Amino acid sequence: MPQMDAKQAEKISKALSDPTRLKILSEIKKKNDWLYCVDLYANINLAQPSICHHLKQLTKTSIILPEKEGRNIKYTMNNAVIDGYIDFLQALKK
Amino acid sequence: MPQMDAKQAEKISKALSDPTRLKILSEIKKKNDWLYCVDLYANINLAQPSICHHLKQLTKTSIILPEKEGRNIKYTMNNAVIDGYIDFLQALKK
DNA sequence: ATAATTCATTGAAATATTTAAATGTTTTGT
DNA sequence: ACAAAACATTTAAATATTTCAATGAATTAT
Repeated sequence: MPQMDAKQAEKISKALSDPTRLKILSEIKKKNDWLYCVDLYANINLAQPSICHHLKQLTKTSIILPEKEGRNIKYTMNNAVIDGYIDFLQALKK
Repeated sequence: MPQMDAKQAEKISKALSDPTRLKILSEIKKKNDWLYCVDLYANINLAQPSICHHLKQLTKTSIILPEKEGRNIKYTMNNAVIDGYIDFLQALKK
């Protein structure tokens, strides 16, 4: 993974700065593999378009990766992006 | 450092999700020790109240720590908070 | 082919954030 | 004491984000 620049770190920070989006990530972690969209509609108390909006924030920064499976979509965590972000944060420290 | 919860991670993410605030952090890193408020007014092209606002976002999450020195204020990075945030991120990965 | 299911998009309202002018507070210099 | 310097606060405008109802698009089941 190439060195993440400040602009990208800013976007990832923004993607992580919402309770629903952190909840989505923890649900993905809980599943340990793939999380289906439908699971979120069942577990998060928001309308479907809202959850869809949050998933878009996470996918457009590649924090999570979508995969189509028939008429469902499943998501997995993109560890590489998290690691790149962590590297950026480490570099901020003195 | 106690385990950081999602609410705190959300606040830190939000504090990090702005170009000016990341710039402030990189200036503190550059100084390697203490950064004075005046240095920021000189290096960031925003009005003083705007920079003050961003410093507040960073101090209220304890990402940086302020110290009064006469009529100046100097800031240093709080590595413990960054580390706690990194731990939270590591725990998200599969 | 038709209906049902799953997810995406559009548009609009409510809320939050960013910015700066004006002003206030605290400390220093004379 | 008075003026200047450094940072904070208030207020308001501009912009961005969050939410959802309505609707659209793609896939599956009958």
